[in-house]
Amino acid sequence: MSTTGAPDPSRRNDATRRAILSAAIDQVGEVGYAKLTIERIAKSAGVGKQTIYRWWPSKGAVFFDAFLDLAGDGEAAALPDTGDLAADLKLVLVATVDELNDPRFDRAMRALHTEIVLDPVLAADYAARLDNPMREIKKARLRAAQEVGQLADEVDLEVAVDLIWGPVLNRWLHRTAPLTSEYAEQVVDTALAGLTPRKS
Amino acid sequence: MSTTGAPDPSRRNDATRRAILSAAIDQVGEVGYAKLTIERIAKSAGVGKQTIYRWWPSKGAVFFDAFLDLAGDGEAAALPDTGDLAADLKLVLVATVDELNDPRFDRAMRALHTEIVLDPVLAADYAARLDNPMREIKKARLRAAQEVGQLADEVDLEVAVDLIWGPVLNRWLHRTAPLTSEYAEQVVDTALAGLTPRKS
Amino acid sequence: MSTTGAPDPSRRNDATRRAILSAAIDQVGEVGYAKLTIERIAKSAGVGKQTIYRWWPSKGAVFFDAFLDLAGDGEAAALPDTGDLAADLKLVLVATVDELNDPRFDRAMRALHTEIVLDPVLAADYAARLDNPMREIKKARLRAAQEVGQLADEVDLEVAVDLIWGPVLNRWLHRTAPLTSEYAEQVVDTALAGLTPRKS
Amino acid sequence: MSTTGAPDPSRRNDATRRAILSAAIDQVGEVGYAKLTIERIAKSAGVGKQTIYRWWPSKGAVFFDAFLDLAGDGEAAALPDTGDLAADLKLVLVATVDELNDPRFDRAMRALHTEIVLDPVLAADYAARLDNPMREIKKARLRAAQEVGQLADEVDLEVAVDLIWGPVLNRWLHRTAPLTSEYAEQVVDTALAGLTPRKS
DNA sequence: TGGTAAGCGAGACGGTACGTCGAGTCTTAAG
DNA sequence: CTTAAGACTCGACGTACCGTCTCGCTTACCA
Repeated sequence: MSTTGAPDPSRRNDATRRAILSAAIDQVGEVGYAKLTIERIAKSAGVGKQTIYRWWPSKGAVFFDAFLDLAGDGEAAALPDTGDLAADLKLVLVATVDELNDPRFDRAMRALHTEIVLDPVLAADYAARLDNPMREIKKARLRAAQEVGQLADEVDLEVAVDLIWGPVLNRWLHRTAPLTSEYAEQVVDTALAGLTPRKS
Repeated sequence: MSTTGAPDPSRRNDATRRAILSAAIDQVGEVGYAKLTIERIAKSAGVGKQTIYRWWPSKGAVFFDAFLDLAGDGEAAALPDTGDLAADLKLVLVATVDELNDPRFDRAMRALHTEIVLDPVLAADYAARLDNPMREIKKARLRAAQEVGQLADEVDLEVAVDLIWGPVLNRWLHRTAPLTSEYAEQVVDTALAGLTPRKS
Repeated sequence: MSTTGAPDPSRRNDATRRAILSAAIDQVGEVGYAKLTIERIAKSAGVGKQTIYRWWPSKGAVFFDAFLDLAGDGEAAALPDTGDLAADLKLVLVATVDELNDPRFDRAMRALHTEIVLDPVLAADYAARLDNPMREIKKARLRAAQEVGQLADEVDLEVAVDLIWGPVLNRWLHRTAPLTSEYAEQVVDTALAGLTPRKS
Repeated sequence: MSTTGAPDPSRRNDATRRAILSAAIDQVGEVGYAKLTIERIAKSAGVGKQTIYRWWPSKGAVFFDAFLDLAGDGEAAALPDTGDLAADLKLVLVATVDELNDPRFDRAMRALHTEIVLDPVLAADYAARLDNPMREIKKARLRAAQEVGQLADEVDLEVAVDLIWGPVLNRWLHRTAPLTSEYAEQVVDTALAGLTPRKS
């Protein structure tokens, strides 16, 4: 018989769990991630602090779960494939730009990145649960392009993904300049064509 | 004549200022940014808390100044130009990779990004004082390449910079995969050549 | 039903409460009332500051409670009555003098007076809980004397008490001159006999 | 040549000194003694903090001087002597009661007592500069009474003064009960007649 | 079907850091 | 050389949250 105090997940009250996660998202929207506290989440969820500490180790973990819960729904299983690679990529990238420009999403997403940048454990978790699946979907589309000769055979798909999505993510994160659809399309065109001149 | 109560910089003790900034850097190295506190900086610098609050509004601002002070020194004025664009870019990017892989620099740099991602004011300051000057240097090298026909005329230099440096920065930030020299070189090659096949 | 945020006394930890009160008394004895701080009491009691602020509004209030707790125990129920009023009063007053000359008690008592002199609320509380009960005891002894003809019928007992105890308290408070047993006895004799000459 | 830093009083600017003292009195009236600070006095007097510290060791000392400056003026040189001791004493004591009941004077006087009760040095200074001179005046009147047979020869004048003025001061300090003229007169009568019955 | 061992809301507790105020010392510039 | 001004170190203020710890209470499971 163990007395480790590890809680029994089977007895967990799911309504409470959801109340906590959605309170976390709400409060980030209201006061920002820096002023998000466990006590605030608890009060806003109508929950005792201990209930949060029983199931999560830190505010970062709570928010992280909350974010994944939110983002996990309605994920596309595949990128569009109309046969026109450039058009398909632009479509997806412009949608991403719109999402990042939505203030509510912007705040939550920046909060997430803050945690991920500093905490390798969360970063790994994030990679496993959200980023890698998305990468696979992206790579699948690129692989399909490769098979029909729209993408050079020698291109490493990891690098290709980074080349296309990296610049957009970066400009958003660092606010180097306004993040527009035009920029997204320019990135796609430039990445596909390359920087060096093509003969005629 | 203003009555804002803003302190008079001319009376500022510069030795104290430097002690604070270097204490901030030291302490981030020792305990990490999350555990960095104003009190810790003050104690480590042998300084009253009030002296910090008199000149900076937050720990983020202190650390930010400290970082800029550090990074501002010994900045290269120009990228190497041997005539071989690919080689020059690889050289620079590999150096960047090495820097980012240095644990001391890694910690400070991540801390900086955390602040910048959440605070647009700091982001603008960072852009003005460090990022933009660096971008100009990068663009100068690319423009030179354009003039000798090593870079396509229609390429937007902003996009080109993002395409080359963005992926490296991203992989470092998100720890998508280990950040290696090989990756840096692969990024340069791929960005220059483009993703679509070139005829023979 | 109130929402004042006032804490619920039933949940109060009594061991903690006692630790705070006795730490307050200890520390006044060690460093004096002027250097008594909430932080010092908290540290000496092994208690968080917030726990003190939760239950008391100021250091004065803490100390006041501590003093009453101390003084409230072991109070005599009545003054001695041997039939000789002068002797009885001298006995009591000399005991008071000794008490006031005890450095530990002196410090605490002066601290108490400091608070009482400036704060009418504390003064009222002090009167209700300590001073008035003591006055009643004193008046009871004087009333008994009146009944056996040792005290003039027309004497107001309030004034009588003030006349006997007032001078001693005053000399102690203001350090007009050293507070001795002889003085106490002289006060009793003079108050009983009056200042004007008696015939024969 | 000495470098003890002891300031030379002869170079003292008297206008500055007066500005400080009257600022101290003003500010006690405005915010009370507890919230009186050196900085507040300095600002209100248009004076640097150092100027105050150069001449006084503490806020208590400043206020004390300020008070003495105020009270020192217009002191009576002698108590009235109409030949009727009781009447003369009542007149003086009733005047004292009125003074103590004046709110402005009450505040300053309580502040003064707070300092005196805790600080023996100030107490001695107060005794030397205000209390003793007043006692001598009181004793002079009583001595005169003794010489005309209105006061018993064996009465110690120190005790007599304490017996008459002590009760009034005490009731004021501790707010035992409202301080009225009637009380003052009752004290005089009782002290003169004594507590024990007089034959016939 | 009643006992008992969770989970839970609530919130007191020992702590750490916050950002502010004032103490008392020291430096600078003006007169 | 004194002064007004104010930066400096230091320490306490009173507050906000941290993460841990009871408290009763509801709510399953199991005997």
